[in-house]
Amino acid sequence: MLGRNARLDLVIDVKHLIENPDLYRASQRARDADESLVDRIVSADVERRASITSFEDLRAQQKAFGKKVAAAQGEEKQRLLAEVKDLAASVKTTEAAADEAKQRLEDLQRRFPNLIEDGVPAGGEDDFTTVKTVGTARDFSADGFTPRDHLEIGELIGAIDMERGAKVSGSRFYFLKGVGARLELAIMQMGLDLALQNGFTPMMTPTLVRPETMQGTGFDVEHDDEIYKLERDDLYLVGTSEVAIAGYHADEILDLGEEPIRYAGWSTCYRREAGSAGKDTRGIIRVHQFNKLEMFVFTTVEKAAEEHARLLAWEEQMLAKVELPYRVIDTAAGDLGMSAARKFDCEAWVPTQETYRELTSTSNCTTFQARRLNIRERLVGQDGSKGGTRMAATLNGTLATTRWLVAILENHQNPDGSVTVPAALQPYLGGLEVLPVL
RNA sequence: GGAGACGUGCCAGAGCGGCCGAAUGGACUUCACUGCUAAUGAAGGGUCCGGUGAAAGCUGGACCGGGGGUUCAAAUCCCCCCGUCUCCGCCA
Repeated sequence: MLGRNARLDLVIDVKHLIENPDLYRASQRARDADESLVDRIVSADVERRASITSFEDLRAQQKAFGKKVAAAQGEEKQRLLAEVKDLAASVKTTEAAADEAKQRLEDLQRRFPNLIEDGVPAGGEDDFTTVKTVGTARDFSADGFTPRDHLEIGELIGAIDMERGAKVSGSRFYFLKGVGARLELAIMQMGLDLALQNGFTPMMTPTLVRPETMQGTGFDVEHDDEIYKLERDDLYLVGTSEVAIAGYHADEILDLGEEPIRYAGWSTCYRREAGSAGKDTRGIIRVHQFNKLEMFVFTTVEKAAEEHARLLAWEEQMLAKVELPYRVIDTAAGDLGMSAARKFDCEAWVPTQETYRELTSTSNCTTFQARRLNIRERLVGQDGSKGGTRMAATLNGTLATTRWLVAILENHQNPDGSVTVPAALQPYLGGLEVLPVL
């Protein structure tokens, strides 16, 4: 049986598993995961502890012996040396066993998805709940014309060039040109200003990262077909600056007592879109390369849920600024992926598709990423004394992406193909009120 | 890309294969002294994982960039990797 302190200080996964195995099983069931994993993790941890104990005992003996050897001389020394050899051998084998046990536990834990937050709807991709719907879809028949899709508009106003994108780089690549390039920068800049007002530190991040960084953030570099890999250099192109920022504080102990640490990462993002052949092939809805402004927060487990609400609120503020009708959905458990405990998406109405499309996404990853990246918080007792460390929590949320162009162009289009610029965005376009047809 | 130097605690900086978790400064904490500050003197400290205790504490193990190896024994010797710096080359 484990000692009292051992139980309290177990790695958070295992600790939770031991205390709440049913909770974990329920979470796993929601994701159709392997239920026996819970029991295997618990027993792997017991094994690990036993093997570490026997290694440490032997090692202590060896050390004591070493002191005698160092002090002894001549024949006495030779005799002791012969005696300690066996001990050294068993130290080696028990150490190897302990390392193996640690590795086994780690591998099992790595396969374990994050615990789902209370209230997350059950089910799969189609089982999300709509938290709210804001604004109403524009009635183009009342305006007396049939809406053009974003690519048609983009070509009319000289904003998007898919054809040459394909010529230069292949399908799903594009050029943003003229007002298109300006609009992209305007949206990003507006998002950055909002982030600054709310205490975020802007970051321009590396877009190539090491495998450990990719893994730590929760992406599987071996099996994830979405990730571009540079074989020669063993580097990976990020699909979001979340990866770089999560890795930024890897192996660090943070002071999270007062305010969360908030970063706004601005980077180009790369996705292979391997599994989506034939899907969203027109225009810039689904492309290999785009820009994203991403909020990323390090905080405590207790504050994570309220920070999640804040991230969502900031995303909604951004959507309000660009005057788009949207809905907020609470993603169902089975559609959450490994790392998120809960995820809210804001989806904007896309007129020509007559449906809502994801524009932002915010996830509460609780301690999932922090565990893999070894990001802890410094605990301080009420009297100010040191209190050890504990896993931190991480969250992320999109503030703007290239995809926003789609919704803005389509929703604010005029009969002649020009586009009215939302008032909040105009200052970022040098006062431009309309993106005119060329 | 070529050549070389280096990576030790909060920082600077020693370190002979065993008495090194690590000298010495500085910073820091506590105490003393001073009307306050400064200065001075004394004492104390690292991180992580365990055991035991109500707690203070006592106690075992790991950690000298990371990973392997040699050895009874590694901060110290060997190999690989990562990183930093200097010079040359190339380059926005």
